[in-house]
Amino acid sequence: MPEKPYDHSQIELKWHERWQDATFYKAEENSSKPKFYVLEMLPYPSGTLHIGHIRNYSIGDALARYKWMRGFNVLHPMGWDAFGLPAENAAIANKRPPREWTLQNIAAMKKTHRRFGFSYDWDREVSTCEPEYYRWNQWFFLKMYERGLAYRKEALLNWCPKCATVLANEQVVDGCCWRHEDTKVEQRALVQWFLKITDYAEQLLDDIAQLEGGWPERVLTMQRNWIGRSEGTEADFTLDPDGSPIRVFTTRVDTIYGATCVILAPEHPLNAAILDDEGKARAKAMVDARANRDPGDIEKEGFFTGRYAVNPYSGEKVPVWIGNFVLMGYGTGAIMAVPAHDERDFEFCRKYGIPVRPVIRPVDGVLAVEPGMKEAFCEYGIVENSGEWSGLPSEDARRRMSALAERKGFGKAAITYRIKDWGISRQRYWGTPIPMIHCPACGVVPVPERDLPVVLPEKIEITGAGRSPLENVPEFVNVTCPACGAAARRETDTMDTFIDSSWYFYRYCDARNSQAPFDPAKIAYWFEIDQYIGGVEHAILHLIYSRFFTKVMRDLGLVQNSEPARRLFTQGMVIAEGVKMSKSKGNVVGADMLAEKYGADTARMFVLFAAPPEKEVDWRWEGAEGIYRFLGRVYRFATRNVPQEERSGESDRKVLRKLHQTVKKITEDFETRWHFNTCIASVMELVNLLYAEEANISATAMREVLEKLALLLAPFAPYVSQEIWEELGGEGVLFHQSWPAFDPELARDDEAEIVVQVNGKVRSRITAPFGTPKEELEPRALADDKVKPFVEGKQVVKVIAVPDKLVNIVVK
RNA sequence: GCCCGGGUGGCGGAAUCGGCAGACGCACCGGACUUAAAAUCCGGUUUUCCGCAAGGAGAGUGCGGGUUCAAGUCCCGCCCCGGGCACCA
Repeated sequence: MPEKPYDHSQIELKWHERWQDATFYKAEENSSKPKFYVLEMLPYPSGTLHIGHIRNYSIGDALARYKWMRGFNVLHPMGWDAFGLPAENAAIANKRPPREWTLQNIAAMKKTHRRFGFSYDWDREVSTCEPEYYRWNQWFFLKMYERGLAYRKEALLNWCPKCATVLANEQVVDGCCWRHEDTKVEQRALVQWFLKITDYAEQLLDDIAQLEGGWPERVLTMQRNWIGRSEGTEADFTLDPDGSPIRVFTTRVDTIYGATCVILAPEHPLNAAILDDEGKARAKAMVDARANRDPGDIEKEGFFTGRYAVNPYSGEKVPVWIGNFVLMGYGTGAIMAVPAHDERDFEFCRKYGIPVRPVIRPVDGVLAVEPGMKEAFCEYGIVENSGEWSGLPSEDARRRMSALAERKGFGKAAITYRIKDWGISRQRYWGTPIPMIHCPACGVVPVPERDLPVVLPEKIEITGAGRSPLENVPEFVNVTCPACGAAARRETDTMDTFIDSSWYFYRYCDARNSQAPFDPAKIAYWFEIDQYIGGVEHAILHLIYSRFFTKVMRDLGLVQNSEPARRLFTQGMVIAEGVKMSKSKGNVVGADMLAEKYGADTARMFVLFAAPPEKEVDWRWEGAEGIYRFLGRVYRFATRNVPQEERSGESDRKVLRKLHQTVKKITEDFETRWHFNTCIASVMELVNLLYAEEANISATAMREVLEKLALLLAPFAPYVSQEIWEELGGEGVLFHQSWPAFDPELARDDEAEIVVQVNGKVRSRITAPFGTPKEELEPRALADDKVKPFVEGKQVVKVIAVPDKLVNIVVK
């Protein structure tokens, strides 16, 4: 049969149309098969899919198809992270409602999705900007409020002038806004809503142990650092002469006899009482200077308050300073400075001539001598010059001194976390309204559950200036108090959009439920997510919030799992010809453009071929051409060889061996490390061999090879492999076939090739049956013609033989 | 500064457990087919030296040491690149 040319657009269009309304990607509700939940992070509907998305989805899709072929009941959903600022900014720029803009973008992106043939169960599609979805954000918020996990407080908050809203700590990168890397965040005092993620800090940290092995170590480390657990002691110094306490937090209470001053943060509440007007002005200047500090270090500065405080252990009186490097937001906002044993304190005290007093000596050394110390000694050691504690190792002193503080009532052992509560109020329109009402009589009153959802008004003018645009919508703002019926005002802030993405993967399990966020029974079946796939940039934002939500939901009795995802895979970035893709550089490789030029199969396969999925990949158009050529080679070969006239079959053994080796390799990779680049390379090797041996393959062998070839390519290039399947006379949807099995006997080479080295250099190769013992290999190697010249006239010192691998002859 | 990754041909990358470095692809060169080109198919391509050639010898995985019969892979010390954290008491 003559070969057919590879017309990718015709093939892809044909199957695209046939699959349009097909239902075979649907997850089954009541299945006897084992379940597999594979999930890619949901995209923001910016309007276009780019090559980075395609990479993410190609990895997930390959896995989903493989799992289907392995007989799993696969859940593979997709949705839209549809709330957020870009829609609002677009609305201001184009005078179009955010909703309209968003829906249009979703439609466009979904079209591209379908063009690529990703295997999503679109019946479960979730769009977070729909009231059917965000009402459950509100519902969760109310549940958290009931449990005291949602609360309101005034705090200094990160304000991005470009976003015109506050940001959570997680959304501040190097002092700048996560979306505007050139825009420094300002500190503003505002009253806003917080979620008490700190209540779960310990669990978030402890449960990382469950994720070991399934999540990248890098992500876990970042989370550990972000949570920042620190074990230490809180102790009260007392202000002289009135005795009011200054509480400090330290991890090194064993060094407290070396404390030579107490330093307060410039915004410490006590400052109001102890500073004169000049001091207050200086403190304020420090706070302001820090607000627009450069990322990086600023010079340590401070001044003496004129007051003294008493060390609760030694009874010593030390000066009280204000220092710009002491953070109000961490610990107690006050520290004891022990310059001899802390680098920062050392730097500060040297600068201002405050005494340095060593009290810890190295375990196998002597106490440092002052004056003359060049740097702080920060390690554990033996406590010296510290009254009754002298002679104790640091670890013991820490424990016993904490216990004393507790007993005497001037302090306690304490654990401090770096993570702070999650500020979720946003002074913007396009987000979930916070379901709260402010009543002049009753105070803050939650919207009753029966009144949910609090729907975002549609007709609204958005200017982007100042307060939430919702404030200008009287019919939204003006309500009656659910408690007393008096006139009241609705909360006009909306929720951080990270709330939306904190639980969307639960909604996929029961996406159309109008009575509850989901049916817990369905969650019990599908969870945990077996494989989550996304970018590493979410390592501490989305991924820590999601873990928090899951734990809260578990405590609400809604889910049984403590963690959302058993395994996480973070794929590498896609860059274009050596440079990072960005809109401003105009080098963004769009998905439609790709599909246009080479077809979806080629685009998907190239992005998997170019590098292992966890690594950065460099998109080069010439490289994509290589894959296009390869798919053409496969297609033409298949079409011209089926049905096939009888041929000798003398190469059957060779070809089938390669085939089974390839099946083995790819199967193992899917189960372990996902190096699809080498999987694809191995199929290329197989095809190269097929070309070389084409005339000598029997009809039966050819059929087996072609069928399995189509199956092997199905996860990576679903269109063309389906077309080949049909050409072969195959029935039904390709990825509903079983994944090909390999025969280990067939996959094995007949004989082992054994490398013969002399002094570690390869001199010859011999073949021997597998399992030939070294006793037989050695003489054969020594007798080899190519080896002899290197051995003759020399003394054979020793011979190392590794069966099935090599013989190394050491001569002198 | 601290903690992770990483450094292999002209390029992307392979070598999964210490055992043949450079699979596979790109680019390039040559050949076949063609009036010609494209497409396609076949072959070559780390490098130095010896040789007309077939072939042979040596070097080589960022740099310097080490362990080992054997090191891209393990150990020690550096250099460079990428990422994360960075006054967290």
